[in-house]
Amino acid sequence: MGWEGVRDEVLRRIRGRVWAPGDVIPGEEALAVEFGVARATVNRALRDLAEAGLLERRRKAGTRVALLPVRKATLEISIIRQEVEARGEVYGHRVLERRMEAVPLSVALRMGVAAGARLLFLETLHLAGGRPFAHEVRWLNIAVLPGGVVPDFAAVSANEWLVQNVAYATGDIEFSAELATAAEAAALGIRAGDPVFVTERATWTAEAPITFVRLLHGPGYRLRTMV
Amino acid sequence: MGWEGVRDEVLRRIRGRVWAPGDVIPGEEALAVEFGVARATVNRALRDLAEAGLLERRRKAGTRVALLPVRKATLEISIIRQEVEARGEVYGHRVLERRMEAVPLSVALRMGVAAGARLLFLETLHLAGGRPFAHEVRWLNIAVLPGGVVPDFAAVSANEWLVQNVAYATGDIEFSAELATAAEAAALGIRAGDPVFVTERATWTAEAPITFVRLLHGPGYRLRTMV
DNA sequence: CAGGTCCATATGTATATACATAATAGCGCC
DNA sequence: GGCGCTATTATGTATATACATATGGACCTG
Repeated sequence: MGWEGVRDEVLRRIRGRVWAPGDVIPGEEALAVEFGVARATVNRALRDLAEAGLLERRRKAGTRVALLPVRKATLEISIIRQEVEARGEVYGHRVLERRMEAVPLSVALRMGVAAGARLLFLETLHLAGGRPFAHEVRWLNIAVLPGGVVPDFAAVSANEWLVQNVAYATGDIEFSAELATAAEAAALGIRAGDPVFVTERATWTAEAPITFVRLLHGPGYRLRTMV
Repeated sequence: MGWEGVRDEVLRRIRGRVWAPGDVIPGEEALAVEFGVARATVNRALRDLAEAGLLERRRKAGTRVALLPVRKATLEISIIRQEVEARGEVYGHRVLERRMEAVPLSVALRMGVAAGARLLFLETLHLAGGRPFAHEVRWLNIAVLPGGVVPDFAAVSANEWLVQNVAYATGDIEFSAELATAAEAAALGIRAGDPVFVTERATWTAEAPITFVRLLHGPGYRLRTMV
């Protein structure tokens, strides 16, 4: 039995309530003897389950079955082109606006730049099969671009270009529901007042903010994942 | 240098473009020699980065820096009580409806039960500080409840009760934006036509469907995570 | 009894070694 | 050239061993 076998058996016992939530399960050494494997193998298996949130491990205290297992849903944040192509549609994008502009306060706070700082403002429409798929508004700190060159993002979307050219360290994402403004509705080909699924994302390198994006998906869009 | 040190150094080289996207990086053995650690330690570090999506590893082919690193955002799906209490507010909930009912077709398809199957229908309002926080509509397959006992969910929400009493194997989650219907708006204390953030979740044991939940959060709600 | 100290203990990490496995690159054959 | 087999090779896993580290609980002290 390999470490996956051990993991599956432990999982089976948790699911089968052989070890109920809150219970301390046998130590690694004991399980290693029982399963006839090395302790390192048991360790690998239990570590995996702990990362998944099903077990809680503490030195000396031992391993216990999580009382309230925190389900961890992993969203794969792919670039929009991949997302569109995964649906079997042809991707395209159009840059609607591209100019230097002072950031509004809300964005400045979110990015951690000085209020009124002048960043590159981009407004883009992502297309799937020629039809509007998502509306993007982005502020970009051109200081972090390698070589100081600012692409026009006509050929490759800012989204994809940044992923490939600027390695980032951290970021956060927020999802919310809003109503489309008239301008947004016009861009997306929907009606003003239709619900839009909003994704807001800010990213930083270790030293400086990179970009803040606000992405709007029209009615019918669903963000989906397995648990 | 421990495995975390190796991971950090490799990460530094990826971020610093010492190893650019697409590049094959040195093998484990070579890195082990360079860093003065055992191969197993390098393996642990690289495996960690591969799980994070920054490296792609294939036997024989070696390890390369991901061309399009798929950012994996991990959403922690906690029970609603925890979410409310994490905001420093007092949690409460009210069961609005509770009856056996034939599932609508959309739910039947989503859960994988026969169309028209009779399941327990629950409508619940989750409160934060006495104010509506989320509106929940749930269909529950009582056949999977241990002992065949059906709680009234007045003391403990179905959400929390199921987490603690029915271990599940798989599930999926979908997020979307919709407009509140008149009934939903009334329950949540918002206006009809306000945007609502919708979370739909279906869960299964290995053998049978457990539940399907549709959760509505009013304007202002944001689902947030770090990347 | 409150509080601090110390020890036993379970997990965490590191190591050398060995073998398993997948997949490529090259060889040989037709 | 094209096809299929094989040898090679990097990663994947397993093992015994050793030591590190956190920490719960016993014990001691005021």
